[in-house]
Amino acid sequence: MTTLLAIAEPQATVCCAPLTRETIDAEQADVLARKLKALADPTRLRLVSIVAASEGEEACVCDLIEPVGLSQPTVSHHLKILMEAGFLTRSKRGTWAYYKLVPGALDELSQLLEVTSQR
Amino acid sequence: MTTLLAIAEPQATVCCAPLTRETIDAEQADVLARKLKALADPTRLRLVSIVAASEGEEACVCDLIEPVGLSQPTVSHHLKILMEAGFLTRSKRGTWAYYKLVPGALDELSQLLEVTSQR
DNA sequence: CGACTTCATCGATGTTTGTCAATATTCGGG
DNA sequence: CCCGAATATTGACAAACATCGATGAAGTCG
Repeated sequence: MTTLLAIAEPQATVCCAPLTRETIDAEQADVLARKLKALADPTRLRLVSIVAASEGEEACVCDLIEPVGLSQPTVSHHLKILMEAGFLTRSKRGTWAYYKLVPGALDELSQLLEVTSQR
Repeated sequence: MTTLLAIAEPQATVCCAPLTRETIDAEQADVLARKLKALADPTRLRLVSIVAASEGEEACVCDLIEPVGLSQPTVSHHLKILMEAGFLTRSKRGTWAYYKLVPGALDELSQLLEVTSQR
């Protein structure tokens, strides 16, 4: 449950509209921003997209390097960021590292954006 | 209609899985990343949130400075970024500048994330 | 064991970004 | 017409970031 509560604080009469008070506080904004920032990169979006389109929503690093056209260290770096943000998980099988979509992670973020807008 | 088409390209046999081909191309990833990047900042999220919670989904700059606790130029800067990304519009009335939510802009982004995940 | 493969980490580098103070701009009122 | 108020723009600067080459770590196979 990630309810976005409205904070009621008695406030002085400012210039124009008596605005309905703030929706998300600084801490919630921080958490959301961190997740969004992890996705807000073309390369990482493509990585997520490729993984999502792979069978089992899973792919190994070797399959990801060539499509995005960047160096292997750079790809690993992006995958780590996506993992830390909770969008991917890693499982090592033999020499290969398989990255898998966390079920519902993207959808959860998607819903948060809706809620943020529709109150 | 922002359909995310699957690009079929004949490819050599790579190491592991015969992955279903790439979902979004570099250009689409760029566009999406630009929008996400505009939202991927705690201050900007709060600004959007406050505007969304205001009556008429509209607020003037003077109402936004104090809640986020940053300087006026910084707030204006963030608002400009949100405008250029298509999340807000600006209408000047007298000395005041009113920023208003673009209807459906957040929801559109929200849906894009869903589609990206669910194919 | 030793060579090879796959991936992660490290160090360096150029670019982008968030922030502010100072200044410019635009508008309303006396 | 000039002054003050509300915003936008500019310039500067430190922090964060994307990228790469080199190296390290872990596993495989001969």
